[in-house]
Amino acid sequence: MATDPDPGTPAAPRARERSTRQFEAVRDELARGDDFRSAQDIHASLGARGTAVGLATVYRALQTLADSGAADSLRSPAGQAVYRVCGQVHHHHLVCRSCGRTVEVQGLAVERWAEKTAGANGFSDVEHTVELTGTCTPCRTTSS
Amino acid sequence: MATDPDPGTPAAPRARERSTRQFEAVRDELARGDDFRSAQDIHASLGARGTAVGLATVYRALQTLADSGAADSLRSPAGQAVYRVCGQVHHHHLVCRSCGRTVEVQGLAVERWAEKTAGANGFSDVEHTVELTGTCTPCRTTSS
DNA sequence: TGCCATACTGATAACGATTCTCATTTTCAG
DNA sequence: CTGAAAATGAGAATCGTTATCAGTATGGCA
Ligand SMILES: [Mn+2]
Ligand SMILES: [Mn+2]
Ligand SMILES: [Zn+2]
Ligand SMILES: [Zn+2]
Repeated sequence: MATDPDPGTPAAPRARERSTRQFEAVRDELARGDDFRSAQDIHASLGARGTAVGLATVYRALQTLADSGAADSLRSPAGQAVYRVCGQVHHHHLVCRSCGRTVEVQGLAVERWAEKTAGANGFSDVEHTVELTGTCTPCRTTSS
Repeated sequence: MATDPDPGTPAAPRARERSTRQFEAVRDELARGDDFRSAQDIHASLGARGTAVGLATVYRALQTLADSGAADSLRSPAGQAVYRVCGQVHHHHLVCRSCGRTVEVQGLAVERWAEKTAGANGFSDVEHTVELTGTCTPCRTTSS
C-alpha cells in the first residue's frame, strides 16, 4: 500500500520538451468541448477529422495533460479513464451517474475540513480528492 | 458516456435463489474487514485460507452483493472495481504519501457540504468519494 | 428419502482498455 | 545543417473483467 520508497529521483514529472503536431491536436480536440472524453473517443474524432494521431500517442498526451494539471481525469462507471480540460481555480466534480453530466463545484467548507482534519492527525502538505456522484434532475424525471 | 437507454427489460436484478458455500465464503471474507477490496484480492485471501472459490464466482458474488445493496462498489484510481460491505460507519481516509500509514477520519462538515452542494445543483442520491493525502509526523521529521 | 429441473460453479477462452516495445520520424540546440 | 534525443505509432503484451459452457450441487416435491 505504501508508495514506492521514492529513491533519489523526485518522481520526474517528465515535462514536455518539444512541440509536436500530434500533441497539439489532442490538446485542441479536448478543448473543443468541456465534457469528459475517453482516449479512444478522442483518437476516433481526430481520425475522422483527418488529423490522425496514433492511439498510443493520444494516451500519452492525455496523461501528460493530466499530470501537468491541464486536464482532469477520472474513471467513468464503465471503468474507462476520461479526460476533460480543467479550469484553473481549484474545484471538485459533481457527476451524474446516469448521463455523465458534470458540474464543477467549490466549497470553502471541504477545504477547511480537509486542512483541519489532516492537521489534527499530524499530517502536513495535505492534498485531497473529492468527487460527488448523484443523479441529475433530467435523469431523475426521465428514468421513472 | 450516457448509460444504456434501458429498453424494456426492468434490468432483472436476478436475485439469489440458492445458498452455496462459495457465496457465503465471499460474503464472509468481505465482512472480515470494512475496507474496500478487489475481486482478485478476495479471491487470493480465500484461496490462502483454504476456502478456495473460483475467480469468476468471486466476481459474480461481489456483483450480486453490490446489486442487492449489501455492498458498496467503486473504481479505485488504478481502475479496479473494489467492494466494501455496506452498513459500516461511514468514513474517509487520510493517507501518508510516504509510508502509507492510514487514519480513518469522519467529518460532519464534509458530509453536509456534499449534500448541500449536490442539492443546490439539482442532484439527488448523492454519494461522495473523499481521500486526504499528506505527510505524517514520523515521515516529516525523518526525511527532514 | 430419492428424483430432477436448474441455479451455481469454475476452468478457460474471449474481450477491451491501457501500457509497453522498439524501429522510425521529428525537433531543436549548437 | 547535424546529430543527440524526444516523440511517434503499429503492433505485441498486460491485465482486469466478462462470457462460455460443461459439470456439480441445491431445494422443491413426490
Ligand atoms: Mn476540473
Ligand atoms: Mn463522507
Ligand atoms: Zn444525468
Ligand atoms: Zn508517513
